[in-house]
Amino acid sequence: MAEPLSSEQAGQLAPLMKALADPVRLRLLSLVAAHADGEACVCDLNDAFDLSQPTISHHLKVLHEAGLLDRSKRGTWVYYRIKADVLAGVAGLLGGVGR
Amino acid sequence: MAEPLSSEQAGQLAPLMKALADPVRLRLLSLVAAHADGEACVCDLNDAFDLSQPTISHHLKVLHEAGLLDRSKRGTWVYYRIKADVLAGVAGLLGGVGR
DNA sequence: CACGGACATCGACGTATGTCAATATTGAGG
DNA sequence: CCTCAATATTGACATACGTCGATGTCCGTG
Repeated sequence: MAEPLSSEQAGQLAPLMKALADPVRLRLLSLVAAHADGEACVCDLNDAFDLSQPTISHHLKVLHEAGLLDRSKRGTWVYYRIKADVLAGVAGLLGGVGR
Repeated sequence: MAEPLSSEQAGQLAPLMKALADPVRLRLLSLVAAHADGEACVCDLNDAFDLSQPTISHHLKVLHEAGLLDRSKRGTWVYYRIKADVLAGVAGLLGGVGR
């Protein structure tokens, strides 16, 4: 019912959707979001999957480069934090398409 | 903050996100949704892109098989209708992850 | 400063994806 | 029936993706 997405809008939204279009990444994102302060250590995330450490690292990189996760290194550990506003923006745009 | 997605939830959500993770399909979906009755003829959609007819047909099939578009043939023409509830469900789940 | 642990990067592999030209299918009309 | 227009399917191609093992980098600690 709203205006159709412009070519540019679609071109900007698509990479975000692509980052979210993988079951492992969806779970990673929700695991980070579910952590008390919206922040999780990679060491915790690795154990939640039956996948190699490089694979998890790769997926985290994809989510980070898409702008969905913030990355901060503290000492030996790396923490990822969810960017809730970005995710909310995607959800909003998506919901807006259908209505 | 909510519970993290289960492996099954992620496995069900991911194919929907995958279907939405393409700029052409995002525009197709929004074009269909923007049509007066939430329904659009393929003939209209073809002209909106600089892509071959088979390519558009392919993308519509992906959206249809993902459960995001309904398909109905009337005479020579085929009409696709948006399943707004499904799209809203996806947007809702996504928004729920971040909060 | 050497070692060990946490995480990232690289290189390789099989598989999936987007695109097109060519062809098939379906239905309307003469 | 035969033909034409609208859409789908097929086959082929290049590229992108998910995964792993091996290796690199950074940092705290003895």
